[in-house]
Amino acid sequence: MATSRRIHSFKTPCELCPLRPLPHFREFSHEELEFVARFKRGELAVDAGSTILVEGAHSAHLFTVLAGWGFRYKMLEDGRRQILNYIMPGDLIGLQGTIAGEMQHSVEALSPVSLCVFERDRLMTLYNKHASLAFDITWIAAREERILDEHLLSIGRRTALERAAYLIAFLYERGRQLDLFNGRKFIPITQQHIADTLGLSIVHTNKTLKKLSERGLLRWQERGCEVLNGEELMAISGWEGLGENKRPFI
Amino acid sequence: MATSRRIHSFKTPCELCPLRPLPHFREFSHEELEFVARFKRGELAVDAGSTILVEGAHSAHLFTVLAGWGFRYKMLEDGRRQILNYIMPGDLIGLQGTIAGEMQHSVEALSPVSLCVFERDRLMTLYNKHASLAFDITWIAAREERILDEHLLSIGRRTALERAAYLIAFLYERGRQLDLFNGRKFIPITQQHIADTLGLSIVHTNKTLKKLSERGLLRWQERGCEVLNGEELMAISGWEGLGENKRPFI
DNA sequence: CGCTTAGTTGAGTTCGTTCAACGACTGTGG
DNA sequence: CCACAGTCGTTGAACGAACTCAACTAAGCG
Repeated sequence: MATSRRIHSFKTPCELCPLRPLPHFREFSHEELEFVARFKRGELAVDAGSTILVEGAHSAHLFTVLAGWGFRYKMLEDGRRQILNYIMPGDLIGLQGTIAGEMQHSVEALSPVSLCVFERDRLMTLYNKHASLAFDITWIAAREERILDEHLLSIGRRTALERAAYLIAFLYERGRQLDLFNGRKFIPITQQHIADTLGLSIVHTNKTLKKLSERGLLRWQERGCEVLNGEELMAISGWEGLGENKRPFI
Repeated sequence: MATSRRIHSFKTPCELCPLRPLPHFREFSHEELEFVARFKRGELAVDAGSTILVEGAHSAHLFTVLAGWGFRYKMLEDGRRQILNYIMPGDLIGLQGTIAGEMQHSVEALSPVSLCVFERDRLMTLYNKHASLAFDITWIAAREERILDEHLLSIGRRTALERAAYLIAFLYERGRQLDLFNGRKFIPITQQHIADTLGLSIVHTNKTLKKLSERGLLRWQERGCEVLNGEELMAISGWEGLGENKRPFI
């Protein structure tokens, strides 16, 4: 596993942040933007497959995903892995380290990922000086909680077919909100990732996905999943969607 | 289902809050305490089995559990239920309604529950005036996230026996932290609740729990579970515990 | 060209489900 | 006070979903 990371002192100026113009995100005041620009310490670029954060580590940093796909996961001692959620542009990672001291999960890149780096020590300053941004961080944490609730419902109570349909529909909706698809609706994950998210074996996952692809809802190619019919996947899963309007990020 | 709720204008003064003296909670400054006292609008007392919040509702309130046990859950249209987590004294409920407009899950009481009632509208004041309390709310949300991560790992990757052992150990540890057991280590849940938490059928849950009780680790009686050996349950599940030191609450 | 990774498929086994029935206990109304 | 219904826990039997094992194909890369 070639873990390569390049830390740039170079910073994309927050004023030119490629995420802010997206209709999915809320607008920020000049003041807020200025504060965040000073809060940001640099950028981190990471290859596909490399580990961004590792369980048990004490990281002095918080990150916001600027570009790319990744996932959070936990492992049991014997190697069983559970993927908890996926990270995409705008997502904040490392917040849990703030409350628990050490990370309780690992984070890995699915594609090349670039991250904005913040110093955890300065988080209290944000709370002191910018209540609106403090509220945003709570908002982001509560949103993650909401997504985990839905995943829990999925793994606990949906059938294998429903679960698979839900997961693909979920990733598709998130990618769509972020305008990540340029024509081809492509999600850069393997069936092993799907299996480790759904709590199924790789073999059974494969057979389940086959049923979905036979119905013409998706297609596997080039180490990833192409979504052909997101609406039908949602219908199969019985999932209502994220139902979000505008969303903050740091 | 007799849903009875009594709203008291009567308030336990925050200065006399029965939770604050517990070693499990962090200490608060006089200023913080004063603000929370004004933030609190009243108390709500609810019977065992009654619904505190219902999915889809728009509630103008936030609650902190003052006493009692309960649980959060989501349901699928055909009635399948997934319990997401349990609520106990010190837990904040209803925060998700702040970000999503409507509740995304329901909350039900397992025992008589009493709650401190806050007005959601005044939450922003808290963020503006008391950064430390604002940070606490984020802390609480991040803690919930951490617990959900562990539940997800459990349902997704642990065996039925490990799952059951984990859940009982988890509830036991939380109860112990809060000093809820006076001699008898009793958790007021039915096997149906266990089943709906673990994503198992009631029948298989019963057979799995039997194995644990045959090993002398727990005992069922009077509509609940008596924990006989929490350490061994933790060992079976491979769970490391919550590993918390001091914790805030509102 | 061999090595690795990802996806596919079949066969047999295990785990967990559904169906069904029953006992213990609680609360309620006649 | 008893009859009755309702909830909760328990158990056996049969079935089905998901797992493991194993072998194979296709593609990518040094």
